[in-house]
Amino acid sequence: MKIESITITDIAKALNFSSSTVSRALRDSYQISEATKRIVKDYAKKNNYHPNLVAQSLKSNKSKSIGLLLCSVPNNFFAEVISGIESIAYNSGYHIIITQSHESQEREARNLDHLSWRSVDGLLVSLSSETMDMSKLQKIHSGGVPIVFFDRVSDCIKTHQVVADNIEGAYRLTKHLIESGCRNIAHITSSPGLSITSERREGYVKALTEYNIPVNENYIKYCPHGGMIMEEIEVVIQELLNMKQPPDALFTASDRITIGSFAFLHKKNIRIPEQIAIGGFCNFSSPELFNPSLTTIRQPAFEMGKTAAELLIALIESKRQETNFEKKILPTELFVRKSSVK
Amino acid sequence: MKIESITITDIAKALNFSSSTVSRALRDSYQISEATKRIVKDYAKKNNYHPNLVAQSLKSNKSKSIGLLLCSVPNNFFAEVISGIESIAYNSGYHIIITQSHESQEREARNLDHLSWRSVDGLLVSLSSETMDMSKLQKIHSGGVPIVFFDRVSDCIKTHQVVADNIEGAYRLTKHLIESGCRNIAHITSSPGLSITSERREGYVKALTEYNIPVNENYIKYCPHGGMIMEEIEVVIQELLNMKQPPDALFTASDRITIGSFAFLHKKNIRIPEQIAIGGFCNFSSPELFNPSLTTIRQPAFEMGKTAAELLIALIESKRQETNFEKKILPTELFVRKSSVK
DNA sequence: TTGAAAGCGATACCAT
DNA sequence: ATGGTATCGCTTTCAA
Repeated sequence: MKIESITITDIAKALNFSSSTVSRALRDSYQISEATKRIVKDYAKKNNYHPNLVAQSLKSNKSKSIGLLLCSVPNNFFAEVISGIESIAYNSGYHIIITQSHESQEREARNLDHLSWRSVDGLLVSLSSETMDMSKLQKIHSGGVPIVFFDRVSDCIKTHQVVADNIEGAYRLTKHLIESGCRNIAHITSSPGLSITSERREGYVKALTEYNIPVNENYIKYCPHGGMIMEEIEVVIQELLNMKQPPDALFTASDRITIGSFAFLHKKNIRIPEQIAIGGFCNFSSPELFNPSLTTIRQPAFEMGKTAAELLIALIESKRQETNFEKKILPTELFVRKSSVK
Repeated sequence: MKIESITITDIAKALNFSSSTVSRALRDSYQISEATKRIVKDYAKKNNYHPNLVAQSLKSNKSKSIGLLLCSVPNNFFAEVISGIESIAYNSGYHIIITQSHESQEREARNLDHLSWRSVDGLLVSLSSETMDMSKLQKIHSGGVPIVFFDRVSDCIKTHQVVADNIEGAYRLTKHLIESGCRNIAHITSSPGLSITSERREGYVKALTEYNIPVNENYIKYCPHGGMIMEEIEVVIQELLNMKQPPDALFTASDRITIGSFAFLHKKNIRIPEQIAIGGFCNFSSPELFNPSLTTIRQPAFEMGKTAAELLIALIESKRQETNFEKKILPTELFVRKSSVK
């Protein structure tokens, strides 16, 4: 830290070696005799030496840090992802620098700047719902910084992607709603531009189609801010309720939207599931405690964080340019509870 | 980042100045002519120069980073705290390095090591429930690293503390339970050593005493792991249920314990609040959606993070040694809902 | 097997 | 007002 920090030079002086020798001894260089190594290492350990990571970074142009770009920390899904990332990063000697976009493209861009000035070794990215312009990210990537996408991914950059099986999850939930007797299933989802939005929508459409239920575009509602703003959720639900044929079920596409919709139905004293059934993507820890217990599709968030971090660190540390990128698709889990069973 | 990064030396060469001049011009030194400043700054901006923070860190022995020591990220309370910290840090040019102790003292100690090797400028600390030994933290502190405690604090180190008004919150909730007709109020709480534990307990005792209800030590149950392990919650509740006079109410002392207890009562088909009322500290986002809606004391977690970060950054950047430390006590909010009203 | 010296990028002291 | 040079701590090439 500050006071009690011994440097290589200190050791060198104390033992009458050169700093190069000390450096090499500590890194177990083959050119150093065992005897010297022992002396140096013993002294280092006794005096609680630890390399100054900042100096190492400057020299090596590696910071052993990973930048993290996501929407919001106080969000069950992302908090779990972070925990997964941290578990891997910790073991590999990396630390993570977290930035939140709050679903704002502009903030995301500024965060990217900050991260690049910090000279992070790589980036884990989940895009904001506003993001249209990938040029900054592309520039950084082509500048040699490895990137791994998770959750909200983009094909504009050729790299690894880690996502949940959104299509399958959405498909299974929608199918469940249909089999539960619902026919007018609305879908409330995030910004249209996001990968998760189109994938979840695809699963929804697939299930409807399979059961010969026509897809009604008016039943698909987008929340441009991904549900960060409660009002946008309330507005679209109100629109649905005002329709001539209001939906008999809601399939909600994210943590915030699911909880927000559920809360709004509560507030409006709409009986769940009798009047409207509901189920959606949600990583809330205890949906079974809700009133009624809430049907959810759970994403393997911790796992997603772990996988993304592993892939990124591998990219960072690989000697040769990786060209064979993979899209990891992690399975989701459907938990059917009372909120969706008519 | 890597490729497109211009250095001061590059600018100096391009403009035929010395690097000292360029450095001074960029930092607006009074010794540099306006003309030169303009030339240098224009060139810097045009070529997208940004100082290499690693080099600055090495030189200045300041990393513009803050270490964060807490139990667990995927926990509503801490996630909100992190968000608060981030909001302040971001604006002040600091980044935060997050480490999780998972309530383990040993892991906490290793995290401290890692953070100190990273030469963080300061530390925001919420102790793990196991932590007895403060010597490492003390050493770091006396080594000159500013520390601010939040939530789970300790008086072993003289510094700022930011906490919720635990006594008052616990007092009001307990009082509410009493007024709601409960007489045998059990208290399920974290590890006995934690500051939050003794404070919340104090509020609980205060309310009981005020109503001439004897304090029954058997009604106070500790979870050494702070409820990280579901089993420890189940065990103590089962003990309570097995008593000759089982409690008619539970006052639970943390996010995890509150949710865990509620879930266990559910599982055991115990009617809430008729058989047992329940209420507790909890920063869950939607306790009103629970079945029944859950009475909670909410801590101003975001605010706590902000305040702690502000205090820490002030400490870091203050020239003179601070001696006048304060304990910020932030108000809590009691939300009475159905789970506690007999 | 070991040492001297250069260099990573920015800064500050000492000259001029 | 500007330039030369040493320094932060560590690594690495080149010499010996």
